[in-house]
Amino acid sequence: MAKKPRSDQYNIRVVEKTIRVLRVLSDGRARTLTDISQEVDINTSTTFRLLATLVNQNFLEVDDVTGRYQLGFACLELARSYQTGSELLRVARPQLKKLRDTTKETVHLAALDGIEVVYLEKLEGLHAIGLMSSRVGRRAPAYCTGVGKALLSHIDPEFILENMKWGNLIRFNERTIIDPDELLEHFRETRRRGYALDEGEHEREVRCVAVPIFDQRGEAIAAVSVSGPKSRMDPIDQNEDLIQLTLHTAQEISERLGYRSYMKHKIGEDNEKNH
Amino acid sequence: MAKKPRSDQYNIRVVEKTIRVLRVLSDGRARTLTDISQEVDINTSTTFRLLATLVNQNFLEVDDVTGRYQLGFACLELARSYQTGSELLRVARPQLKKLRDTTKETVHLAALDGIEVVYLEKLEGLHAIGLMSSRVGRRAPAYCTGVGKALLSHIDPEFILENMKWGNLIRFNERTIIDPDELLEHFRETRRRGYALDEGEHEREVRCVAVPIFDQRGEAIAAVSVSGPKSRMDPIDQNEDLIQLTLHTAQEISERLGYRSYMKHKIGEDNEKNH
DNA sequence: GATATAATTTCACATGGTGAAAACTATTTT
DNA sequence: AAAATAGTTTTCACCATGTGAAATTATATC
Repeated sequence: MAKKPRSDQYNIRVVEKTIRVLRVLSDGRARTLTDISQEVDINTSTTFRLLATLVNQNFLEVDDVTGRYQLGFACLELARSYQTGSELLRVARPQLKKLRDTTKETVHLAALDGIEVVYLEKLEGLHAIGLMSSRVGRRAPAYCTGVGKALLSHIDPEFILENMKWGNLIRFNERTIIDPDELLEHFRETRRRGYALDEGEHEREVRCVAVPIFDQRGEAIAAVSVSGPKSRMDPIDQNEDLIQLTLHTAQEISERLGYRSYMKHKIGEDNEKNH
Repeated sequence: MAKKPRSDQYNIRVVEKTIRVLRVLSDGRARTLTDISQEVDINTSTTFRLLATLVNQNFLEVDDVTGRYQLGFACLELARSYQTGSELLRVARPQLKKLRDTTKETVHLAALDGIEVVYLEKLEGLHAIGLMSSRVGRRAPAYCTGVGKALLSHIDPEFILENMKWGNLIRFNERTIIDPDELLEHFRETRRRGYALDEGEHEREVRCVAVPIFDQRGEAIAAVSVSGPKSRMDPIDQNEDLIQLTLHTAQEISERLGYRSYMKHKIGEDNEKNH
């Protein structure tokens, strides 16, 4: 989301390495020094020092029995700060809650990172909770999720063509679109009508309406979605009430972020690391 | 929590600086390059490079209008990973839920960092929710909170004497203990009976029972607490049911972490950075 | 107890992080 | 509109400090 206008030329390598270490440990598995050192391809003694620093700062913990490293509670502190500081979240939260309470279905807020989405907020539906696999801070593919498609529809097709690993796209079921042309056409159509639909192409039983949110520069920085079981939501493409409610929520948030509807949307080529 | 057995001698300075930057931005306020550079006392151009790296890695975002920096969504991802990876959380969560559901009151899990506590988990009480100011990832003083006192009671008094900023302890109300001798005596008593009480010494209307959790080495690594309004919980020191339930929950968690009740508790001198 | 494996620590080298200052950009003042 | 001011980005030479090889110590395995 937002722009990453900066090239990598000024990046500090140790910091990149540090983050690589944190990312490796982000799968939740605790690891030994040697394992980590190999996985991130950094010399043991350097890795040792990186780990020592992170442990001292509580970003990592050492299991005192196994000697393995895992993430530490400083991660929680950062996340909380992000959640209270982010203007997007602050503005969006009350609107999302309204949307959840009127639809009674699960509501998501997500941002795009490259060709994946990251969930920024999730409000559980009021029927039976805990059914959906999404979680705040988790990633999901963008090409087959509502929020993902809503956001990709505002990304320069060139960027998508180049960066999507077309060979590796998973066909979750017969509705999943993995063909480049078909997908790009799908994005054009999505963009034209202003909302995206997920008709079960990721999780077969789930339906979802998603709408992008624009900031004051007219850039699609996030998307809202309402998801629920097909039993309650189908046929989703004719579920006008739901579509209107979602559209309205997204517009409300966009406007509170400074977006004006007379503005043209920008096509984002962001997420691009221009070396 | 856990131990920080390592000295600072191997720390990589750039990494420390990076974390300093993240910590400064943890108050939620967005800042300009110059502000940050001054606050962390690092040269502008180095700060610039640190920020650039963090932005490229999504740990920071730049507000495109004001140009100010704030935390980015990568923080969320780390936190989620911590929450799914941590053995303590994995083991504790179902027990905490049981405790919350039987008491119907707010349940916390917290760890000690120096002389502060960090909340690792919070389950809202079932009465009216959202009353307590605590939040996962937030810090609170240890000397006047249930979880804090439960944990400090297992820390070497020497360490407490040296590291508590005695002059600056806030007296939230007339029940708050800020006298060194009195506080240390209070910890001894707390340790003896195995649970801590908060009789309103932080938030006047709140009462709380807290019990430390021990890992397989016999070290107090966290604490559980049940908190609620005095109307429902007083007189807390005679609320045997509540005390027993909390004790039992903590024991259950400790045992699942490998602690055996015949083990002696360790006195932790951890949290000490031995230069 | 011997061997193997992994975690620390040392140390010399040169990478790459650093700050001063210049160039550039945006904003405010005159 | 020009000038001044404040803030950001880029350059560049220096040498602090991050780096990897290797030695040492600790831990695990047989």
